Amino acid sequence: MRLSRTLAPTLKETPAEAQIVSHRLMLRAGLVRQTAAGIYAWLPMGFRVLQNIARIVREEQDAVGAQEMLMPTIQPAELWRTSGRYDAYGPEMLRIRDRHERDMLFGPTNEEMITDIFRQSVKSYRELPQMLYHIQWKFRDEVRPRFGVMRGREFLMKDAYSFDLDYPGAVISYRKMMLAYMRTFQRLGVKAIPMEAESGPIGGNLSHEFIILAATGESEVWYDAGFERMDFSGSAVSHQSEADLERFFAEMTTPYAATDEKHDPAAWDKVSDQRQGRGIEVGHIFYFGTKYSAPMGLSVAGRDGIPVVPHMGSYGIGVSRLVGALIEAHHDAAGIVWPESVAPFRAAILNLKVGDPLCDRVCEDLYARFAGAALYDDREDRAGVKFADADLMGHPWQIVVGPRGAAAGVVELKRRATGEKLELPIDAVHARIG
RNA sequence: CGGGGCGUGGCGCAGCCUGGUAGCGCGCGUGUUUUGGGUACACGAGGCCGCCGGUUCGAGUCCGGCCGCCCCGACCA
Repeated sequence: MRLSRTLAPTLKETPAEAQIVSHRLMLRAGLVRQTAAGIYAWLPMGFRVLQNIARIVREEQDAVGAQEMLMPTIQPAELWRTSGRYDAYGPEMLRIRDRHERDMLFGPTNEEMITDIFRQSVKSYRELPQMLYHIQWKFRDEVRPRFGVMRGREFLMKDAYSFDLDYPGAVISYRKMMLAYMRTFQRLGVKAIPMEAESGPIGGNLSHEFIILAATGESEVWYDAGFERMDFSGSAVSHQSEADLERFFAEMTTPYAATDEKHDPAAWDKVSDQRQGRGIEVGHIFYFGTKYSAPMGLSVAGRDGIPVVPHMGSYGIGVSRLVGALIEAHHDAAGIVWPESVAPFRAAILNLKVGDPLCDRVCEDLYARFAGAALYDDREDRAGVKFADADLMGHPWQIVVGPRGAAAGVVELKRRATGEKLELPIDAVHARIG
């Protein structure tokens, strides 16, 4: 992408409405624009990040056997009356009416809908277990939206739903999801810790929230430093092995970890390697049994022909919230420092002298070599402007092409995360970081 | 929803108390200059002063109503 042809309106000054660092940086780096309180338009740079996060979430959901689908944003009120939540949900639910005066709503979540869909077509125990998910926009009419996309009214969320024949089966699904979550957050470049949670308005009794660590986080967290050393990548844990899952689950839930509400000073004293910090909730998983399946009449024929009411769970990840949360976890005074896995571009090519035949040629060659993975700053601006914008936008690498170096056949490579710089031959750049 | 604050060129703000036809910095355009960390100078474009109504010869400024946005708290992926 050529920056001169890209809608990436960077700002030197911070808009007055933005308070927290991620919100300021998202506005300044031109990732989003606010449309109304808690509602944002995603500009090209921000959208690329959002897509990258969604891609990783999707890959890890698929990896544990969840199936992707897509449910609508608008739902009929009728569906919510069958579970009793239409009246219970309160003003957070955006209620709308269509031209036929039918009550509709902009979905804040999809338990009713998925249960209804599942009920229509699944009739036998032979078809269970199943896990389904979608990545879709949700709306919750927060009284007070704030913190930019971290607490918006409209937000992109991955929500998954599991259906099992019984409690032991549901526990296995629950553990698979926990594994998928730990892998997801690890790939997103953040430390995440599962903490036991209240099950809240959705109900149930097996529930964890996933908190990622960030100095500017919203809540205080206490945890065992052992969490920092865990590695979920690779094949150490197989989602197809119940024994693996059980061991994994024990590893996740045994060491101490708690937020303010559940912090227990007595238990905390017994932790040998204590860590205290701040965190942001980015995911939440629940087991809620037959809370929806029973009242909504979902049942399948069991092995003996007798109807069985499936046990369900639901599992959310705040995809759009993660964009803000990742910035909270990864930034410095100059701007965003994207983890490599989600950065809008792997590298920015900075042409310090647009119009100079040699610089132009070197940049064009490099740009072609990166085949879409690099952002080319071809604007006719001063070097300082380009350095500042590249730092602000946070691409992992900056490839600096100036007349002096180009004449000598070298460019400067700067690593955004550390600030370290090195000169290397033009031909070596792509091999080094491509 | 309780408490507080703010709406003035794209962004950040002054002007409002003490009405007289809108200003500063950044950004934008043109030219010169500069040429590896937001260069300097000159010229220029750009504003139903959130909306509606009222007071007045005259309203960005005073009065009333409405709308929008932000902050603290209670609440949440």
